[in-house]
Amino acid sequence: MNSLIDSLNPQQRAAVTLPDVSSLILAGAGSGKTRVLTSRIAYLLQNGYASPEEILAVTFTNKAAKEMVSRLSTMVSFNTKYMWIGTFHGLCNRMLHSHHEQAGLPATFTILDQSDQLSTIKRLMKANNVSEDEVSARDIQHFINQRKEEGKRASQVKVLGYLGQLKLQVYQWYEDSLNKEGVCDFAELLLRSYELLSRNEQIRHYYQRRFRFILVDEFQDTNVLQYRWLKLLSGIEDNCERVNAVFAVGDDDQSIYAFRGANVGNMKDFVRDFRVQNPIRLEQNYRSHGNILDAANALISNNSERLGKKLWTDAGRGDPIRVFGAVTDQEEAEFLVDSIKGAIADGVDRKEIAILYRSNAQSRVIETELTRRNVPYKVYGGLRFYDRAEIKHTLAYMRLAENTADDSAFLRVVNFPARGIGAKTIEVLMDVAKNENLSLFDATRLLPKTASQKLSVFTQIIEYLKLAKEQLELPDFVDFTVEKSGLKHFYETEKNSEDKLENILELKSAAQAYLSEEQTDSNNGTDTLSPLAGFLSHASLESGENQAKANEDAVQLMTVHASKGLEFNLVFITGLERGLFPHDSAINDDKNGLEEERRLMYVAITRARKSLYLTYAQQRMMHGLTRYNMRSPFFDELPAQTLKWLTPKEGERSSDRYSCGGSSLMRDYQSAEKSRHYSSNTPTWAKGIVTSKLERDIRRQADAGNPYRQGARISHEKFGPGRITSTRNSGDSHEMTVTFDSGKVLTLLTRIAKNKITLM
DNA sequence: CTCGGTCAGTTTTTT
DNA sequence: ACTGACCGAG
Repeated sequence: MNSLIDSLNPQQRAAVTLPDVSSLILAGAGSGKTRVLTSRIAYLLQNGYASPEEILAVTFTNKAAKEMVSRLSTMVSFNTKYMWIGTFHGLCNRMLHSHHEQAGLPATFTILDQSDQLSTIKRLMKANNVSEDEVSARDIQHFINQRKEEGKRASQVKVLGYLGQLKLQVYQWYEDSLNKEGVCDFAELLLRSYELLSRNEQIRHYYQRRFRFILVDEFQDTNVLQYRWLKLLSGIEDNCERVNAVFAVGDDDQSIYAFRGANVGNMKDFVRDFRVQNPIRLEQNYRSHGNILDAANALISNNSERLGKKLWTDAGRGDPIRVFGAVTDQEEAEFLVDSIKGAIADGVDRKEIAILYRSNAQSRVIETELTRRNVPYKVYGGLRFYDRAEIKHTLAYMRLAENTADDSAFLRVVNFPARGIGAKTIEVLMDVAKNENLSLFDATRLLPKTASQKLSVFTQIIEYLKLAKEQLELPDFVDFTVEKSGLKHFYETEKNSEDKLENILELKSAAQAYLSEEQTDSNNGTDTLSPLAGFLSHASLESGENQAKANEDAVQLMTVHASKGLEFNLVFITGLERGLFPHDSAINDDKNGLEEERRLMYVAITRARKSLYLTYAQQRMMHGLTRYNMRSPFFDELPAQTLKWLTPKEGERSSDRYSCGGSSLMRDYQSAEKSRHYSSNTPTWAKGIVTSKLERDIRRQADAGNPYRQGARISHEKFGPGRITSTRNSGDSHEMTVTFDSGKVLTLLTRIAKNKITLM
């Protein structure tokens, strides 16, 4: 049994064997965080300090929760089924189902995802004649979610000014609408669960007595409401004779979700509120080599407001961090693939190679190049299974079978597949529903005959589904829904819909998989839910497996955000340009924005075990125009001795690039040279620019005197005659796309091309 | 009512 | 470049 503890380092061991008090574990990147969390639970169980039902462990992602359960089941023989291990949302959902009556919800309440939430807001704005020109629905969605994350209902919100009033008014309508429909959005799950606990003493005391040990993963990502929820469960505010021990694990340096409400300040508040004596620091890194850690430490030290932590390793210096500055994004992609091919030839596993970027839009050039040169790859974070339109349609039918008052689901599919129910009919229906305070479904009966008849085709379907759900096993019910709704027929006859058809048929397997998973480990509290309700929750809360093919032998592409928690032998951080990483919005933002970008960079660097490459391009196509960027200011925050510039660092002579031998460095140099060959014009005049629509318009006007206009016939000394098919301005450069008579299409920089072309 | 074209907006993302 | 929203013609 002590093997559990013996293999830990002193700090890890101190954390795992802490007595029954609240504690903060500052767990640096790669310091064995998950191991400490699971070992702690195992320790409590094996020594009889806790029984399984006294354990509550909260994570942010389903993936992390699953990981914890599976690791735990290899460590202890206790049944994990009696512990509550899950995401904040999952656990709140579980709690609300158990006490739906006290929480003011119907037993059949359904969950709105973000897009459902947005369309509900849009619908309410339209119904109440609030124009999106005044405030966008997105702004209001943001406003509402922020207020909920502060724990505030519409009646508790104070606002200033006309726009504030307007947003608040929509919040109120929205709140009423959710209540009427019996649905919860994501933030609502938390807020309602919080209110349930705070208002109902009996329920609160029950959970307080039960969960003697509360463990929180990624504590730096908690928002204000989540922290208050934890406080309620701990009993710290109830003057209980004994406060439950909260074991909070987090890393303030890896807080990268402030933009969605995460509050790093919770860590300091936690130390104060729970009177944490000595936070434990896990600073020994078991992942990366010295150069990588030095770079990470140096970078992050530029942030103020840190709790302070310095990673160290005994793994040795390792390779230097290699830097490649490309002229174009295309050249950057070519360099990546050159290097990757070399690494693979040296025996590196493809799945041990990661290409990271700041925003998804950057993946395309890289993907194209990987495809062109036959390197298998996998992109993370694309459209998830349950997010696909056809799946959401099918689920909407199922949601209606469960809860006919779910107006979002109703509107999604009332006329899909098309059954002649248009905007006019819906408008009338919504009016009636509003006046009579009925759900859209119930209001269909009250419409004039013709409209009512059209709608009854739809409501009949739902009535059938309601009967069927009682009589069929879940997978068969899915089949029935797909058939009865007309979706199957629709996708069968619609051309180019083979994939969609396959997906909706796949939903049956998803239901089957869900059921069998439930039988083996019922950890999501689905014991209190019907299979259908459980499956619908599952579909809303676990947006679908992106991980399914994680072990495939392919190069891994993902955003830096998506890479958190992962590690690879070879990592490329790409697009390191001012404006991109750090991103424009953060630069223009206050200091906090830049600090979050820096933490993001810190996360990116610490993903690498053995080798790290940093790349950037001076020139990049984005949103249809070419941008010219300076390299990222982060380069200047990394210690020079950890870096190896494969291309000359501007403003400095790079003579050392020939000096250091080694086969792998030579190859870097060769591929750097090779990639460089593709393009030779370095636009030194280019400056980082910000393009807004207004600026674009102004430039377009200023451009009126330019002879190289769209439609003009020109002749190029090399490519012959052609016509300008489009022109673009970006910054102080002007470019044109020319379709030559030969069929060749080229985009030329006017500044350079004008010496080579003549107007015809 | 439906389809097909035009036009604005575009960080990151989990639940 | 790509997507979702909107508008006018059939």
